[in-house]
Amino acid sequence: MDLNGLNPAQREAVLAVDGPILVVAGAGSGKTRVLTHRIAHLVEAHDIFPSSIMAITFTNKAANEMKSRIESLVGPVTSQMWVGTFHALCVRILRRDGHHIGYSSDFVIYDTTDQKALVKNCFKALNLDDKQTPIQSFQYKISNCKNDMMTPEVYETNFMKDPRERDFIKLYKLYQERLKANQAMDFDDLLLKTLELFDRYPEVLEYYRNKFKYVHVDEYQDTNKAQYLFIRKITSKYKNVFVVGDGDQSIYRWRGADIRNIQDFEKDYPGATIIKLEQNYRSTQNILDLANGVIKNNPGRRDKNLWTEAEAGEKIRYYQAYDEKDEARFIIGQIKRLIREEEFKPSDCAILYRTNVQSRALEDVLNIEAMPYKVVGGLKFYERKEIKDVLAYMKLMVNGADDISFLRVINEPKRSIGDKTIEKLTDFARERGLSLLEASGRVYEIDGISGKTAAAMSEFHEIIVSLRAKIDLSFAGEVFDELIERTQIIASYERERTDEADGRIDNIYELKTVIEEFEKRQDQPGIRDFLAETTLKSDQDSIEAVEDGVLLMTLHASKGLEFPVVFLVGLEQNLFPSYRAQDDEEELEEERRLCYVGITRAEKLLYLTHAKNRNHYGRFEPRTPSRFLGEMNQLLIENMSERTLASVLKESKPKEPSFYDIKPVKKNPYFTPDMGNNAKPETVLEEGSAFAPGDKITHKVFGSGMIVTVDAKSSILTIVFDAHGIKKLDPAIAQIKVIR
DNA sequence: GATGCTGCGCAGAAA
DNA sequence: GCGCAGCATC
Repeated sequence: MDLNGLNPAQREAVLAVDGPILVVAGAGSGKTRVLTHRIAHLVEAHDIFPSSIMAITFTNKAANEMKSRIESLVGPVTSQMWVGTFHALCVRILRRDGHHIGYSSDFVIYDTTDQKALVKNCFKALNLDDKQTPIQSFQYKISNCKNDMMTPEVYETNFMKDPRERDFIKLYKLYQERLKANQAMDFDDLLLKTLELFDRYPEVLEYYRNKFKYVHVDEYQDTNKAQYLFIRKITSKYKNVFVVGDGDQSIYRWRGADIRNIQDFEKDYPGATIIKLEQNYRSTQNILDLANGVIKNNPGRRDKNLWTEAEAGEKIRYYQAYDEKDEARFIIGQIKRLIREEEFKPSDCAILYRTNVQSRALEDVLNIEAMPYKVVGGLKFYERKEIKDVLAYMKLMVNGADDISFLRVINEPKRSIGDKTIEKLTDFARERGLSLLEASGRVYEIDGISGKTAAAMSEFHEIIVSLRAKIDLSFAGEVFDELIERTQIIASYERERTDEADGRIDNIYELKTVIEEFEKRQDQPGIRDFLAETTLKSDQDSIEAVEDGVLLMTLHASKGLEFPVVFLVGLEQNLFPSYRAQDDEEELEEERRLCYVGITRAEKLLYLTHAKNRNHYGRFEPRTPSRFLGEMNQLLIENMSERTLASVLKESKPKEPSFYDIKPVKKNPYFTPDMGNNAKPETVLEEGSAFAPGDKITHKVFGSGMIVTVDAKSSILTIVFDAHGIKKLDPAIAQIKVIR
């Protein structure tokens, strides 16, 4: 294989074969190149079986790209490698071995909507008040728990003494029971159940850790505790684990990513080789200097400085807008100018924002100017109601135990089956331990359901059961046609005769095309694999490069991508950085990394904009410029608005946050993620430390409370005050007395 | 049981 | 300024 195209650091990484290896890969330093060449090198130079190679990514898009790049190096043997996302690889393992822990290979995956429906379902069953506790908060809490390996049992052991946690414990338990009963897993379960399988059936783990002699992980800084453990276990035999990542691009703390996984790699894998890739092949020096200047403000990071052989390039362009409309007009005006006067296409330009709502003003102007564009994310095809309905029908066909899908479609299209009927059906099913689908087949035994309603339900049952029998015998397209025909889904939309309904019909036909294409592409096509694939699709996966249009997306969605021209917009306090970072240093650091990610997406031109005023909840509010603008090297910046950044910043110096401004931290105070059985310690108490979690204390202003956590490094205390909620306080400053 | 209207709460990023 | 949930009405 030709290694001449690689720089020395890249070559070193490619040639390192055995043992744990961490490649610290700065933005644009060619990490995918290193990963693919390394894998090809294993096969070609070391005769490693392709089937003993695993490569894990975070998006399907990244996985597909990696697969095709490896394939161009080593050919069709690539198909024997396991290349995919954590979720997809876990599905593969669970389909094969999930039966050990009570899951049929036909289990379905619940997306966030299904998950919400199930949580709601459990709320009802437990008679919980959804006005007091929003359903969504429990949904998030379950996911957070799972990300940190906190099962209902572990959670209960830790928090059963706290009366405020009782409802949640009950709900979490029931939720887990029902998932199992429905033969369903949520996103997080895919990992947790795989780990449970490995724990309870060592022979299963033995099989996989023998099989995968070389394991690769992309974007290692984004791994959460469960993913970390998955990697540890599967590499525990050969310890040939090759991870690539960049702590400065860790932006998924909110979904459980733990930056310590990459920071502590050497500790976790003694004798690890560390290789740094610092040469950047993407951006101009000015762009890199700006990015380096911002990220330097984060303490405690691995030192790393991106450099390039490219020229300094254009200066960074700055514009202060009057409001979000003015901001949008400026941006689209610039794009038009770039297309007219320079050699750029609309698709060379990306507009990156912090929150999805910011796309609206931009879209308005893009529409007015008739500029083609594409919003990444937003309302996705698979989130549309009609698509979800059809998919729910298919899930139910595959897995009759799936009560959530049953409830979704039993009255869709309308069959005159309402709440009362559902209640009777549910009671009947529960008494006899049946699934709702099974119960619907015995509808004539149920008291109180008769006539038209009973007939409709019986027919529904018959449709599902007869289609299920055909799944393995017919082409998916045929089954699909029959499903549409017999359920009258399209027919009922046709009767509506509205543009909206016509759109839905088009979408359903589009779904049929997608299924047929899937069927052609697979060796052993199956509806259940199609369902898994669609559920696990990400926003990034849907980005198509074919169309020529301006791309609009959140900063999060932009990670891993690059564009000749980048507009980084809405650089305002409490928007970017988010208001949630106001009094939370760690959050702020994450926002700063996000800023770093945004800047380093740009190849040639970078624009920074913010508005003096912005509509928020329909109210016109004055805004102050982002502190990140203040952290940038002004010498790199060129002014395009009335006033220079320097003069704007001088005027709006952010005031020092006062001690009493500290807001309650939103996180669950009782939530100490390190209490899971396999966890690494997060808060190590120093010897003789005056404070420990659980201590009762008093504070001059906030009164009495209890210490929840003690940060090992900063010794900052998280305290729940009886009357003031949760605060983070530094005992070196605040006067805190322990009551013993 | 279906449909249409009102008002509340909201919008942080997602596989 | 919008979407969804809940309620009133047919």
